[in-house]
Amino acid sequence: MRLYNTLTRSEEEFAPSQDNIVRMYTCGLTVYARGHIGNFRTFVATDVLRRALRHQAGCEVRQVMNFTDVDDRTILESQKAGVPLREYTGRYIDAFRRDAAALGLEPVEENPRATDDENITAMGRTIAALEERGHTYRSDGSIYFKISTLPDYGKLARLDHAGMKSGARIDSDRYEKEDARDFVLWKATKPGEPTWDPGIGAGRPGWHIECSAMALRLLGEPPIDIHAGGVDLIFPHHENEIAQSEGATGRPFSRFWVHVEHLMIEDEGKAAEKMSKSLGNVYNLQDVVDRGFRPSALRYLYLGVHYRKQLRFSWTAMAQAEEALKRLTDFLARLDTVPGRAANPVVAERLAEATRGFAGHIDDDLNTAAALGVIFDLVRALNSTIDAGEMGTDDARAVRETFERFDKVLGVLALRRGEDERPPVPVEEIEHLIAARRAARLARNFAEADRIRQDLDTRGILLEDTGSTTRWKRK
RNA sequence: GGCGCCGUCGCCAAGUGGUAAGGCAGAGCUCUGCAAAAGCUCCAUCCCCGGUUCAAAUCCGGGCGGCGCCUCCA
Repeated sequence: MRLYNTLTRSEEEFAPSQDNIVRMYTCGLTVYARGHIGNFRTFVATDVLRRALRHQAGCEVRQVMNFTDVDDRTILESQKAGVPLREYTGRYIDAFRRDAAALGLEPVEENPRATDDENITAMGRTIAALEERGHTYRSDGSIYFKISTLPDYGKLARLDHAGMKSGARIDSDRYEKEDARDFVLWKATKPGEPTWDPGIGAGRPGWHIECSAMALRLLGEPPIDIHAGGVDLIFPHHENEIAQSEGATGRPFSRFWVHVEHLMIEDEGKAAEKMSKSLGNVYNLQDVVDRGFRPSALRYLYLGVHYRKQLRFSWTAMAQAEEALKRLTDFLARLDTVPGRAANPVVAERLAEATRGFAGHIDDDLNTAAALGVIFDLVRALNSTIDAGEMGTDDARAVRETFERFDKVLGVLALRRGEDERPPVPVEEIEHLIAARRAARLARNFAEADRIRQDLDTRGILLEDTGSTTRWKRK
């Protein structure tokens, strides 16, 4: 599988460094608010990476995705709410888990919280190692990383500091630092704030240290195989993670760096801009559902754009994704109507061809958009085969199996199926009404038949008459 | 100001040297009690101007336009 590596700014062939186990770290959510659909774009993209590695490349994956549950915002918001920090952030962790499940994310092996005791301890160890190796200094009770001690600092972000915009804010910390680019590892305790002391003095973690410490604690000897996150993390977060991890261990931190582009939002004629909590232009999954869309459609929308390109989110795009996904599920439902007859070798050929095409595009830096194109080509060809009466039940089974394999990577069809199993009207009631309507139609009482159809329609259930039977589906 | 990305049909979007995937919408047709739904068919020469090449949406140069990072952020 070829993967774009931010470190080298090029696509490289990826394979795990040892035992066919991919050791992957993904930067997760800072839990002071519910994750928005921009956050989840990144999480879905890394989920596709995980699925491609497991189900297509045949690797085992050991993935860590953290929760940042201590920083300025979490502390501030928890204080405003009058709730202890750990409890406050716990609420948003629960919300994340629900949203993640609704979007079909595979559970990852580890979901550490920064404030777990063993992680605070690990941070203390990492900082102690940095102190021992002379990469730090203390000032006003805080501990800083001294970047002048690390010659290749900046290799990931490749920023030219000489050309930085004059007047640009280089530092948002109020603490004393020797060099503007130095960053804090451990912040001195302030009155009223939570505090820990893992043997390096009382304080709380700086932003970057948790990821270095948790990755090194949970994923074994560096370098790990893949480190992933949104593009906005390249600098300073990931650059500083590299500095900390490589400074503490003397070894490379991660072989591959994978970054997902932003989701952009367009508001009423205004130019698109990135969705972020600080800009206040956020939608979360609940907003999408409240607009009448299903999480599976959002996942499909994510899949329709390559992960390294900006995705301009709009409600129109959402509606188009919904329709496109419907074409896929309609096709799958149609397979059930295929009659028994001898298997058609042409179908098997088609499936093999599509399987090769699909795998090729996924292997090509996770080109899910192109992979979907292959699937739609296949759908059209197979629909024609069904129209011509040249597909049998054995073929249909093979088709379903092929789609199952595609969906192991995409994770959208099974998600849709799960939603369909929980329709807005109870299944027994739908089936009862379909029977009643069938009786009305046989009696040529079309007014009653149409009334039942209309009633279900307004409640979100669509009836489709095919021959002598009637099928229902969610709108 | 520095670094970088992007500009493909009405909308969304693949393709990055060999003559434009796919989806949505639209049009026509099939099916149907009428519908709905579904299916099939049709539907672009790639922001502009130069250049390189037998050949460019794809490479180079110059414009115009959009976005990101440089500061908390997925």
